Amino acid sequence: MTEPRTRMTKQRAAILTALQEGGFRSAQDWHGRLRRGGSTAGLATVYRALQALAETGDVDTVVTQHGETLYRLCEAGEEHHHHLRCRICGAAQDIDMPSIEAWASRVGAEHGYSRIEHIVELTGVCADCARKGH
Amino acid sequence: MTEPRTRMTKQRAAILTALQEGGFRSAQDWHGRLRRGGSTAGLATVYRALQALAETGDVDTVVTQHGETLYRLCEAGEEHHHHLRCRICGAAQDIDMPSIEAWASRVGAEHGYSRIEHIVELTGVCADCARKGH
DNA sequence: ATTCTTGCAAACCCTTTGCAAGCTA
DNA sequence: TAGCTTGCAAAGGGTTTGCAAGAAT
Repeated sequence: MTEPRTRMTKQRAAILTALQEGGFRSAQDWHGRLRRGGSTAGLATVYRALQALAETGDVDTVVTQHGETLYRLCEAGEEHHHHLRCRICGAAQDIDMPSIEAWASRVGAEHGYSRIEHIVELTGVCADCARKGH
Repeated sequence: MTEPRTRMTKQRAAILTALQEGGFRSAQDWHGRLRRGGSTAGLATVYRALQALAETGDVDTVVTQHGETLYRLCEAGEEHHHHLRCRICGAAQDIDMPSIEAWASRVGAEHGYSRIEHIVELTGVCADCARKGH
């Protein structure tokens, strides 16, 4: 009854392998690497695979300022997270925000809203830039 | 010598006025409001204006999870609040977030960042729109 | 009069989808 | 075999750009 509903194909295997390389990359970027690596996987297939992986939480995603989505294999089953970015040098780092997701849907629900999505952005001046007098 | 190089046109004035309404909205959203409000400004013009304003720092921008860019007039340091907005009808309401401000600066400090700023926006589908089947 | 700005439509870019052929289980 | 998957190409959705007509200075 509880049969798996995803079949392991050459393409998916190749994508999973490529992802191990780590790092946030766009679907087109991953696709390019696959092709260069000999895989014949099509772009649509890569998009579909990354999408599926994102839905199951196996890959993390972020959206660039150009609207491009970047994917990265999710280490240690962590979820969607946010960034703290330096307004001077642009350096960014991941930050923990375990409760935001829950908070967001709770606040939404309290107001009768469903399908809540959130945007959380933290910026500041990093230690280095502050030291340099900014 | 240092003549300004932007001319104040009806369209730009209308856009600036609309922006005063506050809140993060997409270019298409702002454009829709302008049109409904009687302005004849074209979509491209709205995009160009928002882009210019973002470059001069007069408007803030964030990118949604769908890759849509949202723009908001940059109010000079007044006590800001957060929004919960319906993605269907645009209805929006302010929400309370007593702990976020503190959380933001604490997280920033933990990473050695100073002058922390944050943007938190929530979107969802309001009860009315959900009822209408969206 | 000059030069910037507008509006429209076409172009772009990333992403998604329809569909027939190919594979996995 | 049954039905998920694939690849291609076309369609989508947001944003940008070329260009001639229209304003602002």
